[in-house]
Amino acid sequence: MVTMQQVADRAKVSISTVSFVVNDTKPVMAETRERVLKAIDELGYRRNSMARALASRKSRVIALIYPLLDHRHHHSFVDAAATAAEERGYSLVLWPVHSDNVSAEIASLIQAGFADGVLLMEVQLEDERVTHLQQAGAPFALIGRTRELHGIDYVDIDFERSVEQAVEDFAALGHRDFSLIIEDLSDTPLAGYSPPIRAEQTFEEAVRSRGLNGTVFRVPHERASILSIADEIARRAPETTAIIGMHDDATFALINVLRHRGIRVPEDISIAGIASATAMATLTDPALSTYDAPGSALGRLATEALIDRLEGRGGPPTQVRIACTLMPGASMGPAPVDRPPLSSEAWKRHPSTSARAVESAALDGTHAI
Amino acid sequence: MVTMQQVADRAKVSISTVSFVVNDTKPVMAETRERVLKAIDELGYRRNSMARALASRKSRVIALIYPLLDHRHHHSFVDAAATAAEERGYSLVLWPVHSDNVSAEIASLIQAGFADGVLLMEVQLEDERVTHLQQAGAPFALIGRTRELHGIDYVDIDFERSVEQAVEDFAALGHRDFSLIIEDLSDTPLAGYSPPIRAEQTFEEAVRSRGLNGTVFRVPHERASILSIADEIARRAPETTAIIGMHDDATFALINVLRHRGIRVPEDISIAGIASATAMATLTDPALSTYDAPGSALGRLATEALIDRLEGRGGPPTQVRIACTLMPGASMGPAPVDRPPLSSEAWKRHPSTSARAVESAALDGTHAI
DNA sequence: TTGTAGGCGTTATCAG
DNA sequence: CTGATAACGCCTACAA
Repeated sequence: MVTMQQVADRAKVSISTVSFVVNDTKPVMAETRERVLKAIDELGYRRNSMARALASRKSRVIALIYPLLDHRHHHSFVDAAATAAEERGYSLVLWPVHSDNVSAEIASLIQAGFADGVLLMEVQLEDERVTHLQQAGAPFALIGRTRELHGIDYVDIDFERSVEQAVEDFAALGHRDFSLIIEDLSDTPLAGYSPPIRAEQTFEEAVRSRGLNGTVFRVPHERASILSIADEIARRAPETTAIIGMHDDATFALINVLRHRGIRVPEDISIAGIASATAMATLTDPALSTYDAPGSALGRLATEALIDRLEGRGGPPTQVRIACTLMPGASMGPAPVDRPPLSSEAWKRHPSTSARAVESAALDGTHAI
Repeated sequence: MVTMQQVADRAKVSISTVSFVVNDTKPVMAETRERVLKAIDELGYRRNSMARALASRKSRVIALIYPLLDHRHHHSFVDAAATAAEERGYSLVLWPVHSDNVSAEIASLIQAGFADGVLLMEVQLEDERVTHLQQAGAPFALIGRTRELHGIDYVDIDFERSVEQAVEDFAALGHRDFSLIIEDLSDTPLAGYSPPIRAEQTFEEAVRSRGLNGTVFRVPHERASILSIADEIARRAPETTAIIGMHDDATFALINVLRHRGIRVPEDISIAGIASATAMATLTDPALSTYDAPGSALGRLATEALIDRLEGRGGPPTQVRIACTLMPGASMGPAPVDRPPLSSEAWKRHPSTSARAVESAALDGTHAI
């Protein structure tokens, strides 16, 4: 390994001078700098990050508390965060959380000098990790938000504005009967995860203030219940003509299931995904209209806010909320006129293929894998 | 920040003794150890990772060259790798790659002492990154494989066995006309990414050796073409009764599109996903049968192989291939008898809703978003 | 079993 | 502008 001293020797300068040119921390005569640069190049010198970290008391590492949920837009968060960090000379470390003593562990990451700051995802409204981080004086930024936000750097999806917008857009198309699909995270470690909660509140307020009807469906986290959501809607909100799905998988499944039953999208019912990952849209037929989550923008913003803070750029905290943007597909249409309720026998004329499959399998003894 | 020296003072021992108990590197009398532990506890001491790294010349950091593709099973790789690393006292750093000078950058990660080893994903058959890593003498492990594997630690999906198995399973159900769907990565930086290549070769060999018919479909990476894959199959392989989809999104879209056309799954045609992410299966109706990628097993194995190597546990390289495991759904059935070709007019009796939607929109002036 | 002391490669403070 | 030199906090022979 080539050290600064070796570079210094070869360039016939002192080790400090090498440091000055490498870090651009003090003015150095053009000619001297050239000599140093040349030596660096010839020797293939790279400054040792650990020595640097030790001497400067800065590891230039950011720890990302790793997300539990396998949401597709999390991928873009992480991706953007890693890239933004790298651009500013930092590294992003993935920190898997263990449900117990999370907070203590996070704080000790900093105390051990391993990371300079922490990025937190999947923030809950009351999040003890945030409290601990504050007490420990550890720099951090949130992707998401807590209830109390005073002085906290955070970036978040503006669910309120997004849901409001979706309701508005549907209302403009003449819809009056709405359903909202969210994830049911109660009984999971993420029970206090705010997006579904905030979406639900906003939704109810949005429909109420417009004199519309709205029903909320909470889909349990296990996959099995995803497909039955159509039945659920037919049962509890048969008049629904507009569905807002904040659960990509369920929305995705739903658009197909409806169609298999002969319920046309968007003629009989309209659907839009909200806080969706972009990639989902083109996989359905008709193409799903989505209000896309600004994943990579948020990942980048959060990282930069944190680094700014780490580097002492003071000032007021970064507090940004970005609404989802509508990516038009073909699943939102004008409200149907006099459509029979979803519970009606009228829809039964198109039995689902899978029902037939089960039937025939039972009859002739063959079975599908 | 509490230092070892402070702990030593309080415990009335020397700094080295503290080091010995902290790292369990030399025997220490039970009583002394207790004193030290007590002092550590009282002071809230945490050993400084940077100082440790510098002195021991080991950063205990593993760099993961960050994947480009947004495959859902990559999430489980990364997740498992981070967890496995953490369990052994290492940290996983995400290293975003820039298409240019990748190799040089990777090697310098190591030279700068930032990472002890590298984990490479999305390995290409001829991968210059691997060559550079070898030349630089940098420890690494692959998730995936190159053509030349001598002395290399790697773990990979056994695509050969998986595809073979899928063909075998379908053949046992009486199928004779196969289609394989893979991603077309040519014209992308991942042109030499081996999974599609190997799957294609194995597939062709597998059908040929059994005297079956097989057609390969390469779906371009942009989303737009995903939906048209059904037409493509009808045109180029109208007799197909068994589809193996190594492209979750396309497979997913396909099962729905087929159904919308009145082509029943699995009565008229069978479909299975291969190297899929588990989550996909239950989102379709009928449930997609998948050969699941062993994502987390591979992430963990690769990480452990690398750490073993870093810690000098010599011996032969870890070279593991794990086949995908069949997760039965309801999309694979017995081959149909005398089914009309997919190109036949017979299927036209169920026009797709979206075709109608476009029509009616054009007629009455309304339009779907 | 415990202590002493010399690095590890940089940064940073102070002189010159 | 450039050069000494003392940290930075820990590891590890080597001694005792």
